[in-house]
Amino acid sequence: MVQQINNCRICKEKSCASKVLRMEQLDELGNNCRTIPLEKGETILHEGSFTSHVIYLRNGLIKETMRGVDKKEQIFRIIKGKTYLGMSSLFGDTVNHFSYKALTDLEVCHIEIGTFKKLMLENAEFTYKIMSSLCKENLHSYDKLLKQGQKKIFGRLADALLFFSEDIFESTKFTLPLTQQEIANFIGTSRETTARGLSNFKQNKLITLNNSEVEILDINSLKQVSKNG
Amino acid sequence: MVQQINNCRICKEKSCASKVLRMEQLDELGNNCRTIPLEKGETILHEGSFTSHVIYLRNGLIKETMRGVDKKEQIFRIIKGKTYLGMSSLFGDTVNHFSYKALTDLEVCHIEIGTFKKLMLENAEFTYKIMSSLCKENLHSYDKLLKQGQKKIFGRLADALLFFSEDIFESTKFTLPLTQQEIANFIGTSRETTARGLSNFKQNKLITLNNSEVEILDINSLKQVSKNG
DNA sequence: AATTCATTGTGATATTTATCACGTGGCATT
DNA sequence: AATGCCACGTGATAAATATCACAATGAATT
Repeated sequence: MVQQINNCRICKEKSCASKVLRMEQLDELGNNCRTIPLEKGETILHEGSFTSHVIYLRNGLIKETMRGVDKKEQIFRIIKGKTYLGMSSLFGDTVNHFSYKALTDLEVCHIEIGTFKKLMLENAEFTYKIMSSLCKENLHSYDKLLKQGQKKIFGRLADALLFFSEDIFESTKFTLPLTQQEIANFIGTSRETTARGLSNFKQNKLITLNNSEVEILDINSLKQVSKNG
Repeated sequence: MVQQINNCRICKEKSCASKVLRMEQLDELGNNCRTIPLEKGETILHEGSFTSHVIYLRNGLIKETMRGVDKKEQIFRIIKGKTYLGMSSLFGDTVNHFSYKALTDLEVCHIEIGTFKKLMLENAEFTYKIMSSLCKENLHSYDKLLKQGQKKIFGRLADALLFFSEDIFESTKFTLPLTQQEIANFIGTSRETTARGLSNFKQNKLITLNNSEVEILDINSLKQVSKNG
């Protein structure tokens, strides 16, 4: 596992918040920050561990999970690059409420928490950006809670496909980053029901699916399913 | 609707965050803040309206709601006094994502948003407390999302009763602040199923229930239902 | 007290979704 | 090529929950 001291000034993958830092603040960040490459499948943080530093996902894809009843995995979010991980646990508690696992090879930065807090105290705009992203995360959870409670399964499955297409891959063609079991854990259903849903979409020509290669053929119908299904 | 200019220095119902404000900051807050008494049933904020000021619930009880599929009401939280309302919408978007309705007579303070932001810029500890409460709210949503997805209905109903008893009323005897329809909207089920659940708990001597007067008789069994049900 | 209207309780039935069971196919390892 | 291991597909069945229907009760208003 290679480590390197960062030059955050020239980083091409700055967070929305760190873009507002001044040069000397970026240097301070860089001096208290390590970039770590990880391979697909590795765990970044374990649910239940003490919070110790801020983790920034530079690039790649991560699943945010929690264990529920009978240790059953619940996937809350699929997170792409330029995102801080586990902020709610960090500022709202002393232990991590979630685990994070790499869905692709990726790089994370570990930032010393004292440094991070110092930057927050020094730079109100930075803090404001962080707060704003926390609030967006919060709105997203509420939105998901609403959907989970009121939509039927095929609607939630359609949502997941649209989410991958529009938010993650920005294309109508993509490779599913999750197994069907994981998709089930993401939308709150069983593997079998997920498989049936995908078969159904395939039969009705809403999508094509070979192995985990998806192409969305009829996005309007898929949105219709998301709405009414 | 009576309005009064506030003296926040002597306010007995300060938020956790405003407790760290200095005297002159409290005065500034008071000069840009109006306390408004509201009656049970009144709406404080409407989903979809533009965010305009910070709202602080001094005392009383509120339901936080959103309309979902077919305008069906989803109740996300029951909120008691000393809580800021709608912060996620305020800092994460430009419109309110939720409605807030008074479940009791209560008082709210409207705080001018510029003043609030100014205090955040001036006082890092204040900002930190606000952030921390946002993070706790966030963790709470995730927790609810997990429960909603993985627990069966009677378990969620037991959770709701325990929540009222432990978090809201701090007593094993209390008056339900919601109708059965609202409890259903809170735990994500139908009115009938809620009624059946309550009957079931009554029959099994976990609770007594007359009109909306509840007494929890067997809290351990209720927690058992919460866990396994 | 009579009236009205919202709320609650409960049986019967329908629908949705989970679970069980088992077969298939791809892919890595030997 | 044989082996084992996952992930996937799908039928049959069971379980959980929603929906429909209607009676009963309670609270508010006249």
